Amino acid sequence: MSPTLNDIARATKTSVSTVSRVLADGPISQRISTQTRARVREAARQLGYKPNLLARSLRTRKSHTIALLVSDISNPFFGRLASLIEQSLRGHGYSLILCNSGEDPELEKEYLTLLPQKGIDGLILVPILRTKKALRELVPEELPVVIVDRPIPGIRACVWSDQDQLSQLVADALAVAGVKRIVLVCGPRHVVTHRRRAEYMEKRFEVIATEEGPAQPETGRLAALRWLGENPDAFVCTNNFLGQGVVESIGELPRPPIVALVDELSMIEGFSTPIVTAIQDVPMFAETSVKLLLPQLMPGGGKVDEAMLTSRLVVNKAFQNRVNQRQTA
Amino acid sequence: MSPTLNDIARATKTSVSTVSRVLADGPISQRISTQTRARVREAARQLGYKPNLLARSLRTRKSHTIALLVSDISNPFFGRLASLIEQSLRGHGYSLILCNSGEDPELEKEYLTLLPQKGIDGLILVPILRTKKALRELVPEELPVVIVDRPIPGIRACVWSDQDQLSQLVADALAVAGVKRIVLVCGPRHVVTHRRRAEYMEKRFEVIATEEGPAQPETGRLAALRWLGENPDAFVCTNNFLGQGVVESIGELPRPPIVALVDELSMIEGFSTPIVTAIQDVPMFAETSVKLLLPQLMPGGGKVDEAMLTSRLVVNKAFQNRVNQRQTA
DNA sequence: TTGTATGCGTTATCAG
DNA sequence: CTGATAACGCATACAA
Repeated sequence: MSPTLNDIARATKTSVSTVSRVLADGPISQRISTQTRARVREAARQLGYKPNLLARSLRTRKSHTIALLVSDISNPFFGRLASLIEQSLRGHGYSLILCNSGEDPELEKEYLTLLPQKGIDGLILVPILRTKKALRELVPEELPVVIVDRPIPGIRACVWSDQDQLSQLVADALAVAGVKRIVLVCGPRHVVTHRRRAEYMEKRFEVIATEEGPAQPETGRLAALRWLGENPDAFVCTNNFLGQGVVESIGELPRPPIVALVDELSMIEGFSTPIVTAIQDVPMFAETSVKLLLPQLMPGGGKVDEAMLTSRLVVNKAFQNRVNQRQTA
Repeated sequence: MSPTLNDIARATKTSVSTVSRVLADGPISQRISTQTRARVREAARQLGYKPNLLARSLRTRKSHTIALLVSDISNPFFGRLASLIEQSLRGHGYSLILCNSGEDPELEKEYLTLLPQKGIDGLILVPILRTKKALRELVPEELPVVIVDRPIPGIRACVWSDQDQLSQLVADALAVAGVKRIVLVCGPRHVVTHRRRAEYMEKRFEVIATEEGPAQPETGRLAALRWLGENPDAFVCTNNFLGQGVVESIGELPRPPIVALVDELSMIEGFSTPIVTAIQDVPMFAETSVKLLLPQLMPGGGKVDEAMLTSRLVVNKAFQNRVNQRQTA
């Protein structure tokens, strides 16, 4: 078994409190005689003492641990986000535990009740549930929470992208390319980001078909397979995975439709399929969510405010060519 | 504050022990009178009781929590792995906490000491360190551990891919395509997988240049930029991110070199660049690592054995064409 | 400067 | 069938 404060106390003929104070290493430890301090330190080193963080957290009601619950860790978007959030938190003395709801409401519910019981200090959440009430039923009122990517009405501590700005970026580019008739490839409508993006596109273009399903490549593949024959000007996808599926399924074609999507997709440059993407600012997502969380962890609590980020447009050469062709014609 | 056993005891005029027994919900709770059982249950529900898992773990020395420490969560390979491992563990009553060392030895060391202190029951590790000794210096001897992807001499509980089988798959395909002179794009050599793959390729082909760096797209981009002028027959990359970088950097070319890599890359089908990949069996990775961990969690401990998985080859149409051209010529 | 005693919320032992 | 009581490892108010 791992040695405890008691073991060290016995070994150095002192008491647990003395040992605790020494190892606390704060101003309190200064008030211990230099000699016993050295003795205790040495014994701790020798025995290979490691504090039991469970016990410490139980006592102090602080775990210095933040939970990040994402909706789909297999999506590189959230992988990058997680990686960056962890880095940032670590710089502030917190460690991160990362959980994955996999877009499953039941699993989310499970984690949302489990995590607070494990004594986390705060929660960063990419939610599936959609109301403050549903959230607060599972999570204690006093737990600091930051919502990411999918705003929930009534929760101020939230960081997300301006969905209209992002959609407009894409739609304008498509308009310039002469797009009129589109196939809409959409993630679950009950997710606000997918819904908002879809609604925007429906206002701007003639939607000749809609494919709605899990925000995974498979849904995109299906959509392309099913609707390619209708010769749409573009497939417009509400996230990266959907776009990936569409692109994969289209393959090589003499005059492929444009594929539009949101979030980063790797290697778009080498493609003969014209691609236009709205890139959300992942580093800013990470930085901002931490910035919204930290003040809430302080004793005073903290007034935090919603943050809305802007996205940028990235297109590949094939898309550029398509636009040029049209303008010379 | 969240209600405790004590609160329920007071509310129902019983004692903590009774309440604990009732809520344990095992055979022990059967031995409590039906009436008080009902009373206690009702009170618990009313008060919204949630057990304090810190306290429970402190007492029972069991957390029903497994830690997965991966080397780069931003790589979709590990994202998928994490997602699958979590699913599997959940089915066995364990929850997962996922951490990311980001290929940073210092950070790995930090987590390796931190996690056991948080009272995990087991650890699944994609290691950066390379010896059993280094690992056991940080992690208690008695903690069940499974190593994934990068074997460590002397640790039996390990699941990884047969690196020679995998490399041969790729090399044979390249040979058929007539590849002789290659540029080797390699992750850090101190990582066994990168090293093994690189060494294999060096035996089979004439390496006209080697680019070694972090296993990230950027390294691949650099390599392509720097060595494309040498007209190699192929760029051979030791993982997916490196391959992605190379492909991105090559872009569209009249007669591009072949790009070979390991692990899944999305959308290779639509590319004019010939691509050949060895796909590791991620679901089997996940399933096997859990299978190696679970017996170690049982009281008896468990004899577990190394598992070596086989990979499969996937090529895109551009590669197929290249091969066909050559055979008709 | 240091030691004693108490409690964090649970589970487990031991009486009754 | 149930209620005290101890213990898990640590931090801290209170004594000395």
